[in-house]
Amino acid sequence: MSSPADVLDPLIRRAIAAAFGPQFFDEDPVLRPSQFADVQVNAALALSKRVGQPPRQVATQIVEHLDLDAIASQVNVSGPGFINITLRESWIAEQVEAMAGDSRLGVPLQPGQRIPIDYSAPNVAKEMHVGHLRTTVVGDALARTLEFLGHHVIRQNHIGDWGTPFGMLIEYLLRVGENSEQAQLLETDPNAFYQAARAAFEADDDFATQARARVVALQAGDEETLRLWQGLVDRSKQYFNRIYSRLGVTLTDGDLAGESRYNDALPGICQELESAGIATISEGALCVFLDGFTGREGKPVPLIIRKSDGGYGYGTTDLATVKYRVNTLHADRLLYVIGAPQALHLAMVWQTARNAGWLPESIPAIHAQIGNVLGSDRKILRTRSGSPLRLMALLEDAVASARAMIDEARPDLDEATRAQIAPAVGIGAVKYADLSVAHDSEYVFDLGRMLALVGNTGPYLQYAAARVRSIFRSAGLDPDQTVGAVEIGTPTERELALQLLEFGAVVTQVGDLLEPHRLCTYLFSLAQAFSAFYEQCPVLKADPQVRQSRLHLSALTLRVLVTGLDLLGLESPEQM
RNA sequence: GCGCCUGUAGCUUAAUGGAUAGAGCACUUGACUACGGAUCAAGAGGUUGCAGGUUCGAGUCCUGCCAGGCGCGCCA
Repeated sequence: MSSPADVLDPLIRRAIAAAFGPQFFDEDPVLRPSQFADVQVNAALALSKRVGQPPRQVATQIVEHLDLDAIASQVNVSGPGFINITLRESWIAEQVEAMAGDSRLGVPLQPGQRIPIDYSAPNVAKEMHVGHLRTTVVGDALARTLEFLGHHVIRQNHIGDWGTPFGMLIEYLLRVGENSEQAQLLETDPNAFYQAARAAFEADDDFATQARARVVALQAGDEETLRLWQGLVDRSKQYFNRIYSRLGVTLTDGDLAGESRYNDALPGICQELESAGIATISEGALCVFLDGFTGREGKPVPLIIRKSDGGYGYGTTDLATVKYRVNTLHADRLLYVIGAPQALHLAMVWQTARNAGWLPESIPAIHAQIGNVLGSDRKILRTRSGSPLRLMALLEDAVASARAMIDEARPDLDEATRAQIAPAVGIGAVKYADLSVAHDSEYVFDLGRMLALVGNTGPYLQYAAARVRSIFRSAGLDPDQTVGAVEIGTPTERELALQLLEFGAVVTQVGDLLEPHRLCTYLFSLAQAFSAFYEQCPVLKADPQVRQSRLHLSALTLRVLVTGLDLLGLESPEQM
């Protein structure tokens, strides 16, 4: 049930050790996929110089010490010294059967770590934009995958619920009335509320003065002010939850850990850093200066932890998250799924935490960088510079175009069924678009790309799964009750089987590298292999033994597709 | 100026230092009396920004250029 490379790896190591000495056992035998065989071993080329023999001769010696009769039908040395291994169909079939008998589909369980994962992090009283969409979708896929691998994932939605804008927002809420239609915008169109507040702030000096006073009252813990603030946050939660629910994201109110949560810890953090000599006053602000962080004209770059007016910035709050996650959540590893431009800031926060002894070297802190989403002008898409793209509207567009597709393709389905499929497919397309490219790459936002339903898209994978289900439905069979031997009779079945066997290795790699796009790439090629199989290998019309084997392959494909899609956060509709 | 990131087919992109750089979209051709055509089979499309270097082997590592982006003290 392991991938062929995982099975071969120790065997190759042993052969190399037998041929050239035990010291080589721990070296990477360099197994790679190959266009000439099923697995290619490249160790001989690297070993050549070390053992003082030409690469082909090294390869030949490795092969001589290798007994793969049960596994491989062909092992030969090729080119400058590649070892090409062709697997036996019987062995592939056995591996597929073993995988089908494994509830984890060949994905090894890892020693469970406690991993707080910081993602999504929208701001109160602001529209979520496509940048938030990306960190939300990628973070959620990582959370699901790490959980499946056996880790204890602790979701941390670090919402922006504190800071100077809240004076303005609270005053504006008072002006329009807490139960007014204007206030209702917080749940439906938060940007409209924010911008109206902003306009009042800029146009009306008295209002601006009141807003500033309100910030002071908020920070002083004034009861009425806190009540109003809570109202803003609660309204925004409604908005976030509508988006999350529409997206099918696993975040709940229980995962909220916004900036305000750390408010009480901030003075202590400053005090501790200052008395430890890590932070010093500079130009009126309390700053941490770190070795190796220099900016303009070689001047050291500060991490400002207390502003000259006595207020705190996000550096201090982020330090508090480190302390909280290490001490209270008992993290083994810290994971931040946030924008790439924050890389320097995060590096400084972590270095400060390490210097202060808050973040031991044994606990890695990892920044899964989310690349900028650009507008058609190749500039970062900013909510304030025009492009008032509303996320909810984008999601509704996606559902609507999926609905149009279904209405055209499946007029035979009843209204309720079509209404159920549309969100799964439309939202799946949007999420897959964000997941299928490397998370740190920038991309130009393209609505058409997000809504696309053909090609390397979520709907293609969902469609493949639906076609498997259709086979079982028309035969009146339950895919979960499929038993019997697997036989590899054609190259198409062989290719499908080999694809299936890679699932465990791919999921493991996604967890190790924190790169969901690798799962997308894998599932797409699996779906392609199944589509070819579907065209070329009739299942239900085949002779009983072949039929059973093909049902088996189909059922396993379905399980892998559904499981893989679920790890990405995509649904798998029964029909579409 | 300093630091970080990016540059792959017309477009969107993949690739643990491994053989002929792999897909999708768009384009061309073919396959529906179908286990479901949101599909499949095939074709065309590349000096991986440029120039050196390291290596048996470089899209990948190093150096220098070119182009673009981001960051570089009190917004978060």
